[in-house]
Amino acid sequence: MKKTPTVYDVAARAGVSIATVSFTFRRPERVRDSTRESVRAAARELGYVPNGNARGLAHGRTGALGLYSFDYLLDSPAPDGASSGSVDPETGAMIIGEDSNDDFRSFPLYVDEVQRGVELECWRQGYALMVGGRGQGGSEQLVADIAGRVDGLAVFPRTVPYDVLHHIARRIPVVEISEPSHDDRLNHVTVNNVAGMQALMEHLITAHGLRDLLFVGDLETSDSQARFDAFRAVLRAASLHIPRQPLSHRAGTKRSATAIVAHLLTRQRMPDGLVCATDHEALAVIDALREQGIEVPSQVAVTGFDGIAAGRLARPTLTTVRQPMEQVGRATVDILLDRLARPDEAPVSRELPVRVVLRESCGCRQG
Amino acid sequence: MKKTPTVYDVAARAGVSIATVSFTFRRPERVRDSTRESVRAAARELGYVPNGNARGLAHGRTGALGLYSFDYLLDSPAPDGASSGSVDPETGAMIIGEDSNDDFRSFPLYVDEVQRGVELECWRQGYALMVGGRGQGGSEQLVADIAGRVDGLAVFPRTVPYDVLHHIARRIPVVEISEPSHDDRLNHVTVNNVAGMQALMEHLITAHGLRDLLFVGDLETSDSQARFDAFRAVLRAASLHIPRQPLSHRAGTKRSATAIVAHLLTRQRMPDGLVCATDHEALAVIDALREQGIEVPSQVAVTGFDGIAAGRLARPTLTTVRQPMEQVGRATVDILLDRLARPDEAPVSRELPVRVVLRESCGCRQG
DNA sequence: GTGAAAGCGCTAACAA
DNA sequence: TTGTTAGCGCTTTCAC
Repeated sequence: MKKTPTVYDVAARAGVSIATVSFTFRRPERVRDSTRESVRAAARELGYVPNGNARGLAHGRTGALGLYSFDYLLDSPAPDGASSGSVDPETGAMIIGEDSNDDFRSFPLYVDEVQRGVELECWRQGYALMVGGRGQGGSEQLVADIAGRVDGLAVFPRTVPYDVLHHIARRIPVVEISEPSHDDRLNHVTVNNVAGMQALMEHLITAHGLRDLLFVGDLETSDSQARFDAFRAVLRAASLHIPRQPLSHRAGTKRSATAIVAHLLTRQRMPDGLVCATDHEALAVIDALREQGIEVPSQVAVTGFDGIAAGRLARPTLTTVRQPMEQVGRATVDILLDRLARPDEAPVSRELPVRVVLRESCGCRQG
Repeated sequence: MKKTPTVYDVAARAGVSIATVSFTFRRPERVRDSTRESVRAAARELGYVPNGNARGLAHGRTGALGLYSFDYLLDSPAPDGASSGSVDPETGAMIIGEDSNDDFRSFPLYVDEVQRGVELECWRQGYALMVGGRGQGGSEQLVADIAGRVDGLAVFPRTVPYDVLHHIARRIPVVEISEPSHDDRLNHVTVNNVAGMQALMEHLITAHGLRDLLFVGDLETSDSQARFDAFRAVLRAASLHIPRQPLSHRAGTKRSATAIVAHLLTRQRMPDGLVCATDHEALAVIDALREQGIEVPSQVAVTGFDGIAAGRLARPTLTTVRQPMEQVGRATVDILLDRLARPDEAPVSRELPVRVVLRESCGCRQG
């Protein structure tokens, strides 16, 4: 590859000025047919592709939004190929008799579905999306990199330090997903955790008659915190016993789920139900319970929150509160574009509704 | 938002030159401690975020790769919220007794899982990823836009016209995913369709004794074509009847699946098995069969190809050939970065292995 | 260790 | 309709 052709090259070749070349691409109708054709021909022959950086620089806008994400994988399963199976000697294709659902535990997760919504809405609006994330050891540098090349930025909670975020927010609109407003310069999109938890709890208490309920989850995110608060509020209203602390479930790892179950076994009796802060945690708990021979839901009910795909595949299927993840993503883009259209408006917060999805793990029959 | 601060502002505020500001960010070690601090302070106070476009322009590289995708949704289900369910009057949360697996039919699909691989590998390597795609009516313009702002581009097959692709390939390395090399200037990542189909067919013929096999699928992609060719080759080798044409299944839509089943009903008897070009098509066919009261696999076996998530959720679970989608994505990035490292090397093609996944729809017991 | 200055490739007035 | 001419904000020699 030799030096990439520029407007100058095209202009020279077509025998026009660079402005005409630029016009030919941006405002074709304002150029005479003949010149337009010769410019296009020159561009074609030269293999000219307008440099987006230069355009963005000159024009002031990039036509792209940014999303900073996070690789939430924790106890992630081995990737393709590491699993067992016999290799067909003839073809080299692997034949396996069964496969686990493990991959589903890691994809798609909450972030993936939200991201999908962001993408779809970006494309619909003619924007490109620049996504970045912390890989293993990935530099935090990347956020700033992205922030510098987009018109607006969305971030998942706890992926970027607040000082950095506020810094960026002075330059472009920023939406913090799934984190309520804390009186800052950021925009927010959240879901109604309280209503979801209330409805779920009401179902557990009313329909299944559960009384001794425990909450499982770390309280590291405000979603989890909000859910725990709502959990306690419902118990209080129902005059039931209110656990002071959640059973801490560090990031939904297998190890911590095992510890929780071990702890439960020290109690007089199993609780009636375990209300988990997230599906991810719920699934890990169910696994750990099964390992101890405790059956869900007959011996103890378990519920999740979020509505990730894995919950539908699990056995028993997981009762949960589903967030409208795609809509969360779309709303995020909406807000960003809106802020872009009229800057120096105050930041906004949008809250989306959730819905309870009853499946097997709460004691309902078929999911 | 007032004018965004630039190097000049920071330089002025810190009482240094712009070169020093730049150095402070790129080569902190080459700047005296005191100046470094004052520059950083100025940057902080001003809310300075380096403009990525300007950087890319001056520096020549963007540190981002591009992925052009496609919204493959066809008979897509209504998005969240349109489904039935009763609203809890108290909380506004929806309570529903059951939920379908429809969402899974549209996400994650093949492209989504490959994209995930691309993302993960990009991040691991410290690159950002710019994704674009044709939304409904989305401009094809977007490809060029993206191509102009990244160091390398990956595209899914049939998303971008070849003249455009070759044009772009003169400027930056391009990987065409899932399309074998056709003697062009593009790089390619494919999977071993032939071996996969052979192994699958051998299973159907040997283990289940199926003889009268039909192929379902349009032949619009080279993946499908390769699978059909391999399908025929196996039948030939086994001296079985070879259908000349596939049962054309336009893009796996419900309508065309229905038409296929209607066609099958005109035959003397059901075939033993339907080998489908993709999972997506297989699932639609199974649905259509069920609607006519034909049971899979007892009355007719059905197999897919790809290994998308929905195949595991379907009833019966879908026997298929799984592509290592994440690996396809990672390999794509690998190639791109490699081409970047040494340009003017010849384009490469990489083929990845597949594996057969036996589940219920072929007649095997538990999936 | 720091500054001056020349671009990087394109857009958008403003002229012609 | 087309050309001239400033920048857009940053990187990077090359002097000092």
